Amino acid sequence: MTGSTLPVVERPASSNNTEPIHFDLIELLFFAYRDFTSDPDELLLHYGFGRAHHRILHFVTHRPGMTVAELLDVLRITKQSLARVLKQLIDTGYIVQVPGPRDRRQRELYVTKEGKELALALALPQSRRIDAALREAGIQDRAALERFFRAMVNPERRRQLDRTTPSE
Amino acid sequence: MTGSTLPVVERPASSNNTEPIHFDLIELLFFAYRDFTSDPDELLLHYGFGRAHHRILHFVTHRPGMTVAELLDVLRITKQSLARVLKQLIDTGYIVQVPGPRDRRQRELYVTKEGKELALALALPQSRRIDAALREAGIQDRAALERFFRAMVNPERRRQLDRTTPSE
DNA sequence: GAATTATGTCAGCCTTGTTGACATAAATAC
DNA sequence: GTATTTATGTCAACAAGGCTGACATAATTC
Repeated sequence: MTGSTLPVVERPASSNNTEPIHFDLIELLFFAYRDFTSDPDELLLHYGFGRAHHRILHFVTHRPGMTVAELLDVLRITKQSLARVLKQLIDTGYIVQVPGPRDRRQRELYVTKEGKELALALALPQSRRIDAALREAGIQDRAALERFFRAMVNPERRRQLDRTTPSE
Repeated sequence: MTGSTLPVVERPASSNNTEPIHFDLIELLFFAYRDFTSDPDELLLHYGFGRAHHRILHFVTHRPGMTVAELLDVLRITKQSLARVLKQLIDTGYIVQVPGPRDRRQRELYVTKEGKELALALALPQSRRIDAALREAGIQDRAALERFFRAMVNPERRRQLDRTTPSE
């Protein structure tokens, strides 16, 4: 409720109050992302899964053989948070673990046939929404949009954006 | 854990398996949105607030005088969820309520000077991130990006995107 | 052989969603 | 003018998915 150090914001640091703020894009991003995630959310409900399961399924699908540590690094959550959700995906047969060939302490993660199919089913409505939006907005330069999103990511994390596996 | 009706997804409905999926954009949107929200999150911490407070502050700032019901409709959460967070913003003096002039049951919401300043401070890093990304991606056509985001929103909700107040 | 590393797990807490039930005041209907 | 509906608030309980701290095990490395 009450914070410790309240940064005074009467005049935001290094703002001369004339800087134009992209309020419209900020708000649009909120609405767009909310609806974007609502499609798979509905499907996940049928499986008793949540958005957290979706993320894991996505990354394991597209970076097959990644270790638990690598997954933690990409998702930026604690191993306790991951374990709770990952365990369910393993127990229900969507993901399997195999001991690392070089380092047998590691657990390499792979999706099963079911896992791959579920990941695809979850991505489908999202992809179609993007596709429809691209056409509706009359965007020919898809690469520009890709560059924009990439540039929105913190520089130090951009290397994680490199696909280890071509997108299906 | 176990759902009731498991939609079989061996071959996703109305997919001929040749449809290209925008896996890369789906993933980029996840990373971009995560970093995009991390900027204000850090600032909010100092106030003992969370992302929920940010959303309320944003909408009340840009649609001053909106009622509780209107805010609920925009945020798409329950009044119990809203109440918990809104109450804190009122108690700490960032938002005030005034009885509706026509209908005195309604509570019109307004940000205080402090609320407006906080909303601006929260928006600033997000706006700068967008600005930097636009330049970095070499996007001249800002309007196209705006159209894209707008098109990503469910059609029936797009009327909520119309600003009642020019963006500051 | 000892220390470090990769992973798993237990217990408890927080935020922000949810549902259901009920209270109050003001507007509207009859 | 009483009855109903509406706008808002509030209590209680629950769920998902974050978090911290502590500890266990097996395998690797020093």
